[in-house]
Amino acid sequence: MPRPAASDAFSAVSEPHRRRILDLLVSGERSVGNIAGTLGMEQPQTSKHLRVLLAAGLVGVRGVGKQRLYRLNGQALRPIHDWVKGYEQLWGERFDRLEQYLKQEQDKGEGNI
Amino acid sequence: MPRPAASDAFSAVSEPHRRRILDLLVSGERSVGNIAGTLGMEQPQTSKHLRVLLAAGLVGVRGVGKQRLYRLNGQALRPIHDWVKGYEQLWGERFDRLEQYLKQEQDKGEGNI
DNA sequence: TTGACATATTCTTATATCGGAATATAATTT
DNA sequence: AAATTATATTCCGATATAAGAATATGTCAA
Repeated sequence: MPRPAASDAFSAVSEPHRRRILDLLVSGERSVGNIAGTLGMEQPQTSKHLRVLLAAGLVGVRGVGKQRLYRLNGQALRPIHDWVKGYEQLWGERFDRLEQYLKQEQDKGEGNI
Repeated sequence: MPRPAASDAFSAVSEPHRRRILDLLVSGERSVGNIAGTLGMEQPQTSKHLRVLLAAGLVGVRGVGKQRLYRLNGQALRPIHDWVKGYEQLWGERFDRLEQYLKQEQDKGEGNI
């Protein structure tokens, strides 16, 4: 059986539409209709994706008249950022001498495969 | 209907067990049995998760005797890294003056919500 | 060849997911 | 109080996912 319903950032962001929504919200608050229109999505699906993003804490909402304005909460992406940052050095990004040396030393002692 | 089976990095990495497997492989090549033992997982599930990681290009394999040694392929994490890096500034990381200024200017002109 | 280990696959079961269609709710306007 | 607009929810069908159990495959050793 699969794990319980995913309300974590990693799962929320695994869906391409939801990444596009977040990308859009970088420029500022937007209404559901605006998001749907801009991304060429249906309104109900947009609401549903927004609900997932909300549950994961990746967005916030604010009601203004009959509109609901969603805003990005970038903080919630930190777990992903921090996790993947640990792999950065594997393709040469921000690879200073000390780190490189430690990595090499570590690689030498690989008996317990 | 859901999208076709996920063989991309984002989806592959949305499963916690698979992230732990990748984390483990940072230290070097490991056999299936070693991975399963270290992480307290069953062998079949481990093989299955490894197959997903392989399909996403996140790991490589090499047969040595009756063992199969899996190794990390960090390159495949770049799409995730690059995507999430764009949000870094939202929590103050690497936030230089020019970027800050441009962001603020952009925020001012938000009429089309 | 038989046996032993190591790993992969298949089958089942329970659940989650996503899109589409229809409908419900909420806030505003007339 | 309607009618209108914006958004959310529900129901459906097709499919994906993950764990567990059982079994298959592959590789080496005796």
